[in-house]
Amino acid sequence: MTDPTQNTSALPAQFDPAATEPKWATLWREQPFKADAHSDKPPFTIVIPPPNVTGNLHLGHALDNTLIDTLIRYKRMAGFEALYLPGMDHAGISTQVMVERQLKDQGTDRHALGRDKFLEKVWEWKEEYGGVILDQLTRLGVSADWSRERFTMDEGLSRAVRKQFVDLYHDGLAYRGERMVNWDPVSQTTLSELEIDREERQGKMYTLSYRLEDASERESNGDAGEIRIATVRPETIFADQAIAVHPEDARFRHLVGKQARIPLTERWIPIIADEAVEMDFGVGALKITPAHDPTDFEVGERHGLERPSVIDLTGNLAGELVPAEFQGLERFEARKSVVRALRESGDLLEEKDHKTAIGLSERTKVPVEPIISEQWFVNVKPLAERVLKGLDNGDMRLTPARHEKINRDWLENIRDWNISRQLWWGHQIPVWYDEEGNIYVPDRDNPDLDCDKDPRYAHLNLRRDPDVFDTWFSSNLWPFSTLGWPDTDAPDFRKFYPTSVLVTGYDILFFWVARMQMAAYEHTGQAPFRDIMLHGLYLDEKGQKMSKSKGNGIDPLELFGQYGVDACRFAFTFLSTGGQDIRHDDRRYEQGRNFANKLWNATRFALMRLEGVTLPQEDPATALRELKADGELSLADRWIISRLNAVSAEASAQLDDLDIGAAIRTLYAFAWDEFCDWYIEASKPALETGNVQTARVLKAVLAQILKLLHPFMPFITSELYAALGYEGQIALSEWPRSDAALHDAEATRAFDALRAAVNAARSLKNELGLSPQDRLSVVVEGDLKDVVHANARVVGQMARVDLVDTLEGRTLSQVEQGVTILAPLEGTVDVDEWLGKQRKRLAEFEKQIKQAQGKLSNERFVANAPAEVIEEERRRVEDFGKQKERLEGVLKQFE
RNA sequence: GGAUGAUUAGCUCAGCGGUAGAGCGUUCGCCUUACAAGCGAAGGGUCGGGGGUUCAAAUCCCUCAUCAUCCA
Repeated sequence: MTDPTQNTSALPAQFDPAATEPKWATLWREQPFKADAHSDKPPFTIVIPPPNVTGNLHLGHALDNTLIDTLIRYKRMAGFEALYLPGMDHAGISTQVMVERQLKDQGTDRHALGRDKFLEKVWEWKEEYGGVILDQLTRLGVSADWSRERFTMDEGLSRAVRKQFVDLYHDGLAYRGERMVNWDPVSQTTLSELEIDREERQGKMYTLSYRLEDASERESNGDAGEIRIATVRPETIFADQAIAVHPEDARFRHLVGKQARIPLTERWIPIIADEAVEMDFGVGALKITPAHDPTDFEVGERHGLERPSVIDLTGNLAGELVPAEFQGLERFEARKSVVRALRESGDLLEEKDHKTAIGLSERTKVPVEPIISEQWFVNVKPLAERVLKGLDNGDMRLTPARHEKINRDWLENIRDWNISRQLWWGHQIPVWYDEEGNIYVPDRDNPDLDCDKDPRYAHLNLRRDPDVFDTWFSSNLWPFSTLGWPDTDAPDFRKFYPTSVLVTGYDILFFWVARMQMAAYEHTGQAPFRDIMLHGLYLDEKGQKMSKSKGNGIDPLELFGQYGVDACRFAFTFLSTGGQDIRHDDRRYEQGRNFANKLWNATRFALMRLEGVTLPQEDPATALRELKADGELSLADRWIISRLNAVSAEASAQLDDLDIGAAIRTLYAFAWDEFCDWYIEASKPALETGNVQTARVLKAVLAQILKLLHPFMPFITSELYAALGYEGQIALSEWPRSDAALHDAEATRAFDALRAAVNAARSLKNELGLSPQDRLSVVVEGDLKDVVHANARVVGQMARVDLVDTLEGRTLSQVEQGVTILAPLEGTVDVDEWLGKQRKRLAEFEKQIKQAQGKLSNERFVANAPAEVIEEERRRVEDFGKQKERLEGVLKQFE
């Protein structure tokens, strides 16, 4: 491999990302940034939100990992032992579905293969196709520690999962029970919330009539002998166990305790009162079907109702309560049939359109069926409480802070977590059953010993639970299982845990972040991370979420190819502000590409001017200190050094605040507007005459700018740093720190005057219709006239003007703060138009003066406003006063 | 129904108590020997409506409207 740090050939006129990126990406993957668990530096740790092993890079990943890498690179340069830990999760259901599809193509299936053989196939699949995304992240230029890459099915992480379960079981927090779960009738497994897409669909709300036992009874405003109920699932009436009304609903209160008959059957059910009923939903009364609705299940629990089922695991109507004519019907067919029958029997009183949110299986796209099933659960309430206490204590800081409320709300209303999945790919549950159904779980202090190998149980015929854990039951351990837990003496765990920042999208605050929080407090006794930085979602150009079904996805790899990775990283960071959603906009990528090219050419310029100048091989920060201390520096040199100093302090503070967007904006503006447009231009005269001091400043400031930009745009900055002749990788160089000795307020004031003079002269030349290369003689007046004259060459070259002492005849003038430029009235100027503009300016000056004076004459302002604000207003009256006076003088000659 | 966010220049967005900003687009002028993916000049905004707090509000509070997202 060629060493990219040894690149000294001349640069072409345009930056070509394709010629630069691959060699650095390869270097960073093959010789990764290894974190040292034994170093003296303070740790800074970020674990990657593990992408699915089946996944491909999408813009959300690209954004997320860019933000992570920016923080990591910054902290590494700033002297931290920075660890960016990469890896993937095993994505139970989607991986299994993928391999099963492959088997189907080969004319077989997992049952034919058997469990062990099937798992072998999955591992083969993983080795062959899994982890494409990690190569894509390599292209993104992440500075991850690839020597620490982890996978949730690794041996160590699998032991962690097992330890977690065994502990929860012995603490009484993991239990087996009958609960309502989300069932996918096609893939035949339970699903977690995250595997379900919510979608609003047009459905119907049906009003049904249930006959009352006593024909003289009635609802307060209904017909005699009946109670009306509302439902969206009439096919489940056969499993009804009660009718529920709100306890305070006067329409029904007198009916509570009475019996009603389910239509199409001879079954009688009680009318009960429960606060969960919304009085204004439908007709106010609901049928309660505990086996087929989560809310009804809870109502049933409260009232001790039975929970017979009428829908089987394939989604068909079944069970002894189902009348023969409906037996075996598919659930949606069954709805039609039941509605038809109810219509015929006269029990269907009304049907109207109703929007319902339904859950679709993310993998199979079929509606999820809530069913009751025997599963393993975790009682997460006590775990959630510890997290809430941690939030109270300020253990974790959310950015943006508003998400803390959402975090809390979810933890406060949490339900027990179904952790078992009817899959083969995943961590098999370490539970054994004997022939009587008794449960055996490994001991707390020997969790790795299988019960069927345990001599104590040798006399029993134990059978292992075939199910596996939900993938979240392993990714919730990610911040510490990747660092060696349950071995709490592991060097990585000791050095790098708890982690520093978690960077992820706010959309998985519940699913993943909250689960990590709970697991961390439970198993490690502390918060898993100090900061939680939640960024927005990446939306398409119309502001819609990207999805496969909409087909509006944008492939980051195409963007990489089109604009270059640095340009994309620029766009990601530039667009990410305050956790706001990000709408795709090509123009931001163009801006990034143009900026990269600007940096390229600035360096190209520097290299051309540095050629033939002998400079000491020196560290840029040291060079600037020395130059400042004993150099004879030009005004521009002093100014840019002072500005660099201020900007590095500002950008560092913004990065420390996790305000990455603000940081890149600061640096972008500084590098382009101040360094390129002003400093380089102002330094050209000095560089042309071989001024060594200025050459040193140019090189050192440029190097510092490259360092400041390196976390955001690692490829081009690495390349240019090497091109400038610095040794070693910029990624391992020292972050520019602010240094009071470099501050120079006087230079800032003087250089601002210079800028005002150049601006004014350029503006006048435009007024006069002159082309840029035409020379123009101008007179400088004003308080800072001497500064401008002292830098006559700079002003002369930048604006292409000659400074003279006097001008004959009438003049056009441009009044700026501290400086007025006068130019001879000649050429094609439209005097009236110019006069119009000047009068407008005069009015503006007057307005500003009036405003400031108004404030100053307000007693309450003078009494209440801070001294510097008052001082500022006084200064404004004075400055604008002077400008106004001058402009009036200028205008006088045209009267 | 509850919660959150958004509403600022033609477009996409920063700014979030003390003189309204950026990129792109528009107009005018430039192949000025780093860069036309560039340089220079200019135009463009009663900061969604209404109330309030404050010496001072795009920025804080209330309210309405529109759009979006999440939860039930």
